[in-house]
Amino acid sequence: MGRDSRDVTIKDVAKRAGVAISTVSRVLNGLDKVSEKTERRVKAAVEELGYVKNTLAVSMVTGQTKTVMMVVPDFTNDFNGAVIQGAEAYLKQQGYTMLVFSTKDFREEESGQLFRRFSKLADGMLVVPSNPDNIEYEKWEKPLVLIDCYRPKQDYCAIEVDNMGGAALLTEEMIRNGHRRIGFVGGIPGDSHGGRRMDGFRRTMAAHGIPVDERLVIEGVHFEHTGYAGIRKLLALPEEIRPTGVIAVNNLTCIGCIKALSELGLVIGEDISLAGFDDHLLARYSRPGITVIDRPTIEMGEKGAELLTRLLGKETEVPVQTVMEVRLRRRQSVKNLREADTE
Amino acid sequence: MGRDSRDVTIKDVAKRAGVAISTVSRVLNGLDKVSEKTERRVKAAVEELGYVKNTLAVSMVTGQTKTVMMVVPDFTNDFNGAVIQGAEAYLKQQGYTMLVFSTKDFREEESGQLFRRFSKLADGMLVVPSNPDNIEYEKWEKPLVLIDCYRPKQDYCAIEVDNMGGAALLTEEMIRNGHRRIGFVGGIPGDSHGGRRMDGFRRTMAAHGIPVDERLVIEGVHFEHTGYAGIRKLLALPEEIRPTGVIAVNNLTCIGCIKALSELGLVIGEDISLAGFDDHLLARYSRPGITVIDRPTIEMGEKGAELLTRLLGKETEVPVQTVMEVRLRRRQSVKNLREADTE
DNA sequence: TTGTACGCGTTATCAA
DNA sequence: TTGATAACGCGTACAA
Repeated sequence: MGRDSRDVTIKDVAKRAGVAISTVSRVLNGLDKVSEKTERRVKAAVEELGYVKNTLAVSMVTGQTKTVMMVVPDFTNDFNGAVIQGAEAYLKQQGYTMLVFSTKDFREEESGQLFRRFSKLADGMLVVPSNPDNIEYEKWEKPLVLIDCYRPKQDYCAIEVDNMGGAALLTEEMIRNGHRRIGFVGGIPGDSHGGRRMDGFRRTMAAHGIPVDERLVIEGVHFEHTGYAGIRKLLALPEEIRPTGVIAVNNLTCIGCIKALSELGLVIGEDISLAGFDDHLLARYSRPGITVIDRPTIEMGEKGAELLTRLLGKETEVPVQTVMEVRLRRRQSVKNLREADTE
Repeated sequence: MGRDSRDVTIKDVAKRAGVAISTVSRVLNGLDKVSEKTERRVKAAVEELGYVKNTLAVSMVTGQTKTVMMVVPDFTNDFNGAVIQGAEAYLKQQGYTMLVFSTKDFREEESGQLFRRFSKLADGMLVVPSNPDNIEYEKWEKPLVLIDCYRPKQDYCAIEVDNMGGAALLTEEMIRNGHRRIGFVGGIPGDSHGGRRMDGFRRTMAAHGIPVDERLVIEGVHFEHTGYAGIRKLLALPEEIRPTGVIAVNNLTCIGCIKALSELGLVIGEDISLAGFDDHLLARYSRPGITVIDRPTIEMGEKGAELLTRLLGKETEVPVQTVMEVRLRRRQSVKNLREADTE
């Protein structure tokens, strides 16, 4: 029960070194003054016995764990993977251990329960909320930073991405290349990400005086199927209505579009133009490359980790809202219709 | 220090309910017999105060955590992501919490230190070793299951994949389609995965009486660059030597090959044939689709989790070695040269 | 400079 | 059926 015979405790070290446990503790934590002689003796004993601090016991008395919990909605998404990587690198450098947990298929109550459990296991938390959000981070009463999230309440520290601006860049790119009948696949009005991207699209169209044909806007969840079915629906429209270019609301819907076009034997950037969000494998390496909005994934993780460590360091001047800029990766999936006209 | 004023302990509950803490503990754990009356009183107090068990303290005395630690080399790899997902689903169902940790850029000593730290935080461990391996799981003295790993020592429980068989399937596929000058890109002889895949390739060639031209075997680490540079090297060979088909040792090298071919304007499955390992996004959705060996990722995670829980349940009859079969996903990246001949 | 003793929140043992 | 109390391993105020 509890104690394994192999486990070496501070007591064993003390006995071996012939000192009191408090002395061992002092040496281990580098506090107070300890004579060099005893310090050597203690260190030797630690080495010989292979002593390792019991983190549990330390946290028990100090209330600190030097551990950060990161919560993501899903591990099979390279966006999350990159954010995790960025956060981990930063935290490791700051002496923290980062543990990752996924809330895939979680019910809200479960997450609340879990967060209260975790509150003893970690000093702070980094959360990439799912969409729609199924986790109750209000149950967490320690420092918390939300990543890729619009600040839900005044007192939460959140890092967001300029989704509206990204959609605007994509729409501009289409318009600049002569497109006017532009489709938009995926997204739910009012939704934090998809909704804002839709808004960016609509506003940019309006700014250029181009009316949005509602038949070309296919709402839906951010999954592959939405893109797959959506673009097929658009292609089935009469030619004079059919869009010349389509914007996919996120990586999965974009992949769905590519899949559908591939099956139909249509050439992207030729028969139809396509643009989307997130610089995934297919966007980068399929032919033609897909013009996309690239979010600064690694940097978002790093930034979140930085803000969290500042919070953990009891810093007060931490920005509650941080907006990260996106970048347009221009490739060959958007055909230049102006050139084509002059041919 | 340590205690947060908001934290409610078992003592507070006991006081509120007017009973001893041992009684509260009994109610909470459903042990021994407790009168219904006191049980109600205790439960009411728990509810009113919003009491939550301190996991740390429990682990402190029981030595159990009901938590499993999973260690992966990298979060930005969909293979790992899928394995994690499989393991997590299984463990969650079994009442365990799974926390994931990555050893990216770790030095061996660091990992040893960390594992000893973790030994107090988790009951068991699931490890997907990196390649080459930079972690010292020998420092872990509790139940451990290795995933996608050839059993390093007799007493480790390991789940492996039939890499040699996979390479054989790919080679057969090439030969069946009339290829004889087949290139192999990536892999280091003797390496656990790449080495075995190379072996599978060589043996299959031998079994068909086709000599392997060593100029067509490009050794190298399992990264994108190896594939990129490797296939360019092969294409630079005189036409009579140049391979008609190439097998890439893993997903990254395959992606490197695709990138290089794309840049050179060569059409896969037409100008040159390509096949690889792992059913990634590009293999599935680029045109043409790439013929690959698909490893049962989710199932590997589940199987690993299953074995671990059996180990944790003190079961003795747990298979130390489990081989999972792979599957050939036949697509259009391997050209049929026989048909071409008759044209 | 070093040692003693208490407390962190819980479980488990024993006595009542 | 319940209560008191000794662990679990460590940090730290206080005494020596």
